[in-house]
Formats: sequence, structure tokens, C-alpha cells
Amino acid sequence: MPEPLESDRYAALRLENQLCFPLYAASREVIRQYRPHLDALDLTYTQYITMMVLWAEREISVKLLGQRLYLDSGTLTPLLKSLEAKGYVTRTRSESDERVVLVRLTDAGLSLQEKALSVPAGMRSCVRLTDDEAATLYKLLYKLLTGEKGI
Amino acid sequence: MPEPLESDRYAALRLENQLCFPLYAASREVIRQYRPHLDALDLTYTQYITMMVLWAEREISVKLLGQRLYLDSGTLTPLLKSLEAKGYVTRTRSESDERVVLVRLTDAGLSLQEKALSVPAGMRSCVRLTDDEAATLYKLLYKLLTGEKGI
DNA sequence: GTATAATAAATTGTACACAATCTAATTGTA
DNA sequence: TACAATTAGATTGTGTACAATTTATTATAC
Repeated sequence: MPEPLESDRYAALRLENQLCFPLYAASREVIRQYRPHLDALDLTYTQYITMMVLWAEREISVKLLGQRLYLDSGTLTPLLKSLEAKGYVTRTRSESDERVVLVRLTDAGLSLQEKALSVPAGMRSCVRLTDDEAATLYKLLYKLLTGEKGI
Repeated sequence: MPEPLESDRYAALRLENQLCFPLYAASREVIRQYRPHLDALDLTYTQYITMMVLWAEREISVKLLGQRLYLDSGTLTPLLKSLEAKGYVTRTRSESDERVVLVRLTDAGLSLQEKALSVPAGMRSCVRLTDDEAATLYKLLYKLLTGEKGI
């Protein structure tokens, strides 16, 4: 059996053969596209998806929020303090279990949802995929996200 | 014309209707999977893809490196200093244009490629996509990455 | 030939990410 | 009921990301 060509031995270490690299780069590029739209709301992208959970839930623990967003308390604690400083959420210990911090949407946070409608509206023209391509990408990303830990 | 249902007015602001969120979350999850494999090389993921470019190019300017990786000097300068401190690269000003910093692979950096073969080998079992799915995902991600700026 | 513009990195400041550790509260159990 | 184990957040430290600014160098315009 012949050895693989010298130029092929390291094929798996070439940037153009990685799946993760375009995943990582595309993620940052799309978030970069969001920035000007989010600047009008004084939100970062991570703060924006946090607000999405709160617009749906009104109230949620830091732990559950972290499970939804795949983020831990090291990221969420300062981010939630920042949202609290902006007046969009409150953070209070649960009465029934003092370990738990409940994050609650304020009236100002709820009002922000109306203004935030401009964000997906403004982003629509940025993603140049057909509806079919977007649907396929969506499915594959969730398969990667939820199925990668093994059986 | 009837108003849309109240529950649908904000459909575009629901986390489950975002394409960007699974992109962002999957990117971080896959990079998290890389970590234990990269720890053996004392490299972060960003340092790893930087080394990939250098394994292919041997020498490259910071500017070109940034274009390849979609990263700017604010990210690359400290990262390259770190790789220099580990002994994997050198950074020297170009003689023909003193503005340009050339990053060069050292012998130790080249040797690291052999050890790095274990990384894609170890990762293969982590991504639970078929070859077809991976190929489709790869194409869609590059379309998103290169085609999103408009015509 | 010098003022001006453009370019490449570096620096600064803000905000994530995340591993590791710490603190306080709760639960399980002998 | 003590008390070890578990749990939820907060904290600490390191390493990105990236906008904005600065510095040094090169290109150009006149």
C-alpha cells in the first residue's frame, strides 16, 4: 500500500477542508451585519437574543435562560446587570429558593419589542439565501447543535 | 384587511424563528468540542486556524491573514504575540515596506503540524452529520459568508 | 519636492465566552 | 437533625472580537 502523497497527509488540517471555520466566520459576519440595526436599540447581539427570550417568557431564571441560549452565568451575569442598568429587566432572588435569580421584563423592556421590529425588517435583505436554502441551513444547524454530543 | 393576530405580530422576534441564533450557538458548541483536543497542543481555536494558514503559506502578512480569517489587527496582534511567545511563529517588519508585519512559521511551528493531525482525527466522531449533509452545510455557510454583503 | 491622502499595525476600551473557583442555599441521608 | 453532596449564581482570569483611534510608513498630487 503506497503512502499518501506528502501534499495530502495534512489535508485535514487545511482551512478550506474545515466545516467549523465557515461556521465560525459566518456567525461573526452575520452578527456584524446586525450591529448597525441593533445600535439603534442600544443592544448588543447577545443582549438582543436575551431580550427575545424575555419577550416570550416575561420571567425566567438565569439557569433556564442559560440553557436556552447555551450561555453560562459567567457570560449572563454581567450581561443581565447591563440590561438591568438600561431599565429593560429586573433581577430578584426567588422567594421559594434563594439560590435562584429571576429575570423579569420591565414595561420599558416590553415597549422595546415594538421598536425591535425594525431589526428583522432591516436584516431581511442582508441574508442572500433562498427560502429553501435558509430552511435547509436552519435544520442542519439545529442538527449540529443538538446532536453533536453523541448518542 | 384584518390585523395580524397579536401573537403573530412579533413572530420575527422569536428565538425559534432566527437563522442567526443556531448559527451562533452551533459555532460556539463546535468550538467547545475542539477545546479538549486543542488543549493538548496548547492552542485556542483561533490560534489553531491561524496555524492552519501558516502551515499552508509558511509566511504571510497580518493584513492577508486577517482577510483569510475575517479577523482584524485588534484580534490578530495579541494572538500572534501569543503564538510568538510559544515559539511557533516570528513577526518581523517587511524590508520593502516597513508598515507590513510578516508572520513566519518557525521549525517548532512546522513540527506542531504532525501533532495537530490528532485534532481532526479526534473531532471526526463529534459532528454527527452525513457526508451529504456536511457538504450541503459547507456550501450554504460559504454562500452566507461571501454573498451577504449584497450584489 | 513637500503637503496630503492612504495604508498597515498597534493600541484602547467595551463586551462577550468560558473554565475554574467561590459562596450561599437547599437537599439527601445516615 | 447534623452534615455531606448538590445546586444556582457570582467572581476571577484569560483570550478573543471589534469599533475607534493612534502611529509610522508609503503613495500621490500638485
